[in-house]
Amino acid sequence: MSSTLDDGDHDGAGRRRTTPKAERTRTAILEAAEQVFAERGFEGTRLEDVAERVGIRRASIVYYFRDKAALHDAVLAAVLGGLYEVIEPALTSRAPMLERIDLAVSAWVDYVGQRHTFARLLLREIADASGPEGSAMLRHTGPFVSLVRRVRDEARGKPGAIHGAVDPAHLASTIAGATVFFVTAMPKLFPALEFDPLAPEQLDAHRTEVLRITHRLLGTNGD
Amino acid sequence: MSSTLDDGDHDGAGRRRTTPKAERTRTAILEAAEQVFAERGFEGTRLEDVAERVGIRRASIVYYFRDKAALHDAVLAAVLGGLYEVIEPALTSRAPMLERIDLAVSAWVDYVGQRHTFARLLLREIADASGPEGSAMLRHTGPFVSLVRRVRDEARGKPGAIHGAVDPAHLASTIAGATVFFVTAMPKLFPALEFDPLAPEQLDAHRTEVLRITHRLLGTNGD
DNA sequence: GTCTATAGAGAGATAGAC
DNA sequence: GTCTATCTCTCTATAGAC
Repeated sequence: MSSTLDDGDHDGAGRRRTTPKAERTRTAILEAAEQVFAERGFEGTRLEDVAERVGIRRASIVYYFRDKAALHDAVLAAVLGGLYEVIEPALTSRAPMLERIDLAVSAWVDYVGQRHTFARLLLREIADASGPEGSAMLRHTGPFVSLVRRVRDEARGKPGAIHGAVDPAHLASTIAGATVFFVTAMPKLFPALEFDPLAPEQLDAHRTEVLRITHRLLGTNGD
Repeated sequence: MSSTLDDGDHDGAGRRRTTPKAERTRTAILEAAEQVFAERGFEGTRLEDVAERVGIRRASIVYYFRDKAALHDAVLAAVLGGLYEVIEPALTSRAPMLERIDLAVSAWVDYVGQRHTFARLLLREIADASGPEGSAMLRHTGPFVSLVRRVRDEARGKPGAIHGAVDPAHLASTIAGATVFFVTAMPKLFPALEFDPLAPEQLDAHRTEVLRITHRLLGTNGD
């Protein structure tokens, strides 16, 4: 989950980190940037807006993050790192494989429900990913890919726990797409419904549906 | 599906349209813009790039489209209009309701598979839609909303064809998210797989899965 | 660490020739 | 219809004071 870009701490190598105040400022910048990048996207974001939310001047951001790209990269690292931290324990627990997958799916839905910026950041990154210069996000997906690979290989060793033989990537993209669209698209495409997907009961209902879909795709009968 | 922005044809009211050549240029601009907006997003798109693909100069674009926003709006109108044209006949055919839904879902998958720009344009619009100034796309979703409402009301009259009582909007967003992510995210998140979701057999498999999910959400038993 | 001031690039829009 | 030339604005990044 580490960045390939210098994401701040410009004072050279392993010196004593920074003052608590600086650390707070840095965190505040990251949180503000997370909001703005989610709302406007990378190109649409002005560092001015980020600075304004923090209550500092634009130039001060550069003290912590080399440039706009480094700031963006740090935001993605934080957001995807947070996801990894809830997915990894679910998938590597010592429960039966199907149960682990349920745990991971449930953790996924919770994460999207809690970190409100995540869904939109993800939408934007996926859209950008096919561009000529790829996407910044791809620098942070490595851990997920190897995690999935590791778990899949382990599952192969054991006798037929999963007989649907669905590509894990296919499963993941379907679940991801369904949840992300549920959270972002619903309230906007049908504003008249005044539907709030982030309300606990809606999120619970969605989790249940997504688990059903998961079992379906895995070839598990019934729900 | 008409635009609220002036989308070209600046020569006043109902005069004789334009020369065939002008019409070709206009179409070429529209197609090039569709590509670039999909790749880079609205903010990231430079009219220079669009002009270059068409083989004209940037200023010439303005002859057909008042400004960048009008061009973007015209692209969305074309793309969403194309979708409406395949969804509408499916949903309003005289077949049983469940069959109509299957037809619509199938048409949806085909459309996403054929119009390669669509998935990414949609991702970007959904992401923008929650932003402060909303999304340009929302100006073009009216017909879909009223179509769905009309069909739903008709279904209510008839005796229990659908007993799952799933919110059509929820169903739509789940299907949409699953397909769009399948097409866009898979090849990028797992580039090592060299997976091509647009290959006919992959698309067929996806259609089948999506139909299963649809029946699941509608409360139809089995597949 | 945070600021002011400014340099410099980029891109959209406009005017007007052909 | 399409072009060249230019205007103007916005935003990033830098320099340097405090």
